[in-house]
Amino acid sequence: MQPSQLSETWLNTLQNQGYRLTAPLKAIVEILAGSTRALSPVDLYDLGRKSTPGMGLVTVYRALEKLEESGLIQRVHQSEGCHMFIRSANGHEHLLLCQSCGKTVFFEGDDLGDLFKRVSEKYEFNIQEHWLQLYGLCAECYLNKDGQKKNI
Amino acid sequence: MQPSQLSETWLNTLQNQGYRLTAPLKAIVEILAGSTRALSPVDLYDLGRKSTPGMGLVTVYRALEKLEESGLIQRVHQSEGCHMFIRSANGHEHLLLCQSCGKTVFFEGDDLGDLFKRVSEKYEFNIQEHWLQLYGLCAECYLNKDGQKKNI
DNA sequence: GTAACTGCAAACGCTTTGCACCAAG
DNA sequence: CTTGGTGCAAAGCGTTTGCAGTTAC
Repeated sequence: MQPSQLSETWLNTLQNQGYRLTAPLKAIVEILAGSTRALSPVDLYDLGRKSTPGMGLVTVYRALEKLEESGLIQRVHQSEGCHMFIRSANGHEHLLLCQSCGKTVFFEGDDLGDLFKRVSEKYEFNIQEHWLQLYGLCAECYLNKDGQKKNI
Repeated sequence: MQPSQLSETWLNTLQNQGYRLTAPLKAIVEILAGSTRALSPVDLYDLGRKSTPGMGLVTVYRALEKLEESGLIQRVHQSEGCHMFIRSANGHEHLLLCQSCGKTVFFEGDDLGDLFKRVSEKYEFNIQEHWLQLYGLCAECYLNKDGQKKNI
């Protein structure tokens, strides 16, 4: 799906949930639906103010709440903190993150069923959720390894 | 390894790193090395003050910093927040958490190599770290499913 | 028209820092 | 004796809340 299509879909979803489509919300949806990197509230505030200058940081937090509650975005957990957001995984997708430039890719991790079965039997747990993330360096950052982080 | 043995090992490690073995640090090590549940700084403060009454919350934070830096404990990430700590995984262990009572178990998840290989080739990423957690209900909580959470 | 949303300012809670005193080595 | 650790109080920072005005529907 193209980013613009995706943001249309998100806006429809939000509207169907009873939320009003305001300028700040549209700006934030546009950014998040089109981003291949996880973004923090302040990132969204800075980017959002380019198209919607008066927007406040509080509005970003409130939009993130709606988007997360509607299942459209998810929090990204990293060792340095858990303050970043990206579109939600579909189905059995999992996140792969570049530790240098922040690029993210979703991959299919479909073959964990056996592991779950073994673990749930061995430890007598009813497994309800799982969570897999991979961290590494993307091709570009691996080749240009120079110790300095790139900007978004 | 028995909990008391484990805390001896941790204290040796910490001493070898140049840290001094003080009463509050010993108390915190004892608690964390013996716990099968993830604990928050305030949990540690409350538990620690039973054996070391004057201990301050700041000291807990400073001890956690040392323990995390030494690789003895790790942060536990959950949807509600990432403020809990537990002993570090050894080798290829991963965490399995009960969403009701908070009990945690480490399991071996050794067969992810193939997945990493496929993903790293397909997306041209050099994978350096991975992270897998399972969430569910332990046998006891699953049987007593009554909607209410139990205390530690 | 009315309820949800907005931006601002203030409050909040968790975590870190500055400091004078204390104790491990 | 030295220097890292301690508890306290205050500061810091990301996030949430209260509120009066605004806007989507």
